[in-house]
Amino acid sequence: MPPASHGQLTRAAILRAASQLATVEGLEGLSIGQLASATGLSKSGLYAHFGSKEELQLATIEAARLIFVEEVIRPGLDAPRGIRRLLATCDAFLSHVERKVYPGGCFFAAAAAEVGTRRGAVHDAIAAQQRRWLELLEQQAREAQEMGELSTDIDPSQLAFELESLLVGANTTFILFEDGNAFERARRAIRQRLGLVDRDSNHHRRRPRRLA
Amino acid sequence: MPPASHGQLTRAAILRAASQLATVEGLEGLSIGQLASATGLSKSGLYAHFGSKEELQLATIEAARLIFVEEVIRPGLDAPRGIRRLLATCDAFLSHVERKVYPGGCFFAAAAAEVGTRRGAVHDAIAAQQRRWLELLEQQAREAQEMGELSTDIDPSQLAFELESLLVGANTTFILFEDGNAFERARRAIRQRLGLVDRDSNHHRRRPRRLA
DNA sequence: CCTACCGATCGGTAGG
DNA sequence: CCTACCGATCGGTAGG
Repeated sequence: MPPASHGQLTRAAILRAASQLATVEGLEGLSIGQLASATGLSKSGLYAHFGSKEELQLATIEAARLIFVEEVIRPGLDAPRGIRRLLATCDAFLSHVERKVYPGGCFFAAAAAEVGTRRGAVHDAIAAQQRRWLELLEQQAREAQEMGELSTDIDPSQLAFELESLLVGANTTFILFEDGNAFERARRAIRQRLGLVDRDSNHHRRRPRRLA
Repeated sequence: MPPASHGQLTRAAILRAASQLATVEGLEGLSIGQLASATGLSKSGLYAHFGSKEELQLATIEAARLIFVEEVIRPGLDAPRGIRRLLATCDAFLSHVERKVYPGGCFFAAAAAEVGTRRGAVHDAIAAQQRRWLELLEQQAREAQEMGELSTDIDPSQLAFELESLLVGANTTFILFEDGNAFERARRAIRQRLGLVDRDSNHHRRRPRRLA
């Protein structure tokens, strides 16, 4: 890579601030004036980087996607393929919410709730990212099945929906109530759903599954 | 009850429109001017009913709470106490989203995602409602346990978190993708979690639970 | 990247 | 409930 120019660094700093502001104010509530004073630039300085608010929103979503890859996807890929990777991905998601990478929790959870009813490029970008994320969980579940670490009775697509619901449920609970117990709740539910612990307690299970 | 005055009817009509608009624009994005043209009143006409935007937001939340009781809580109470009531409550939630009582799905799911990071009366009203809803699910789970219809290995508070996560997950998926399959996914996950179906398929279960 | 500006809309008020 | 208005902020542009 060539060294980043001053303009590129400024742009990166703007988008970092924008993605953080967006989890608090929303992608629509994020205003150019607010972002200008948060970055120390003038409004028209921002327009030198982004021609319109929608372009800024789309660039912010792309920046948030890269952060999501670094914070959630990559830690998952550091774990060995199979059930460990699926678990590591879920744990990395919870961890990045818990560590307050964004003040408003998961960027995409906030965005999905906000733009669901709208139409246009911003909605489509959020929906596409959400779809890719569900497909990643689904794919990791399939790999775990192929390795014999996850029951083939489980429908990977159904499982991805359930895992994502629990992850976002923990995110919302944590942000709304400042209740860190939500993460433990989600982790427990996920491990149970993957067949990694006994059902609700240490009793009554026929064949406890263990990692190799 | 005395007959509703004209002012009361107007107020009710305003709040109905406001709660619908809020699921699309957000509680903050809901503007007085927008609401004025949606109801055919002038802006100052609205200020005759609500002294400030925050008062309007709080009144809108209260109106949405009453609708939630009618649409979700009451259908649940029509079912007999126990596991049927818990299931009926969950199904009523999914049904009211599916029937698009609000254009943006569940009012409180949208509001919780929006106001989580804010401080003040609006945040507190949404958090209080969310807490009551979780306690209702928890209480219905406890009743099901007392009647021997739900395993006492299950922690009612943990279960309430999981059910709420699945319900909101279906809501968000439906709104974002216009994917009606989300409801079937949530229903399947909920029935499995309650021990009402075999684990992931029709095989391998020791003691299938059935309704009396 | 800046200053200076545009029309539109925001929440809210005066006065009736 | 209305008209008429307030200052502030919105997204965006002209011109440099």
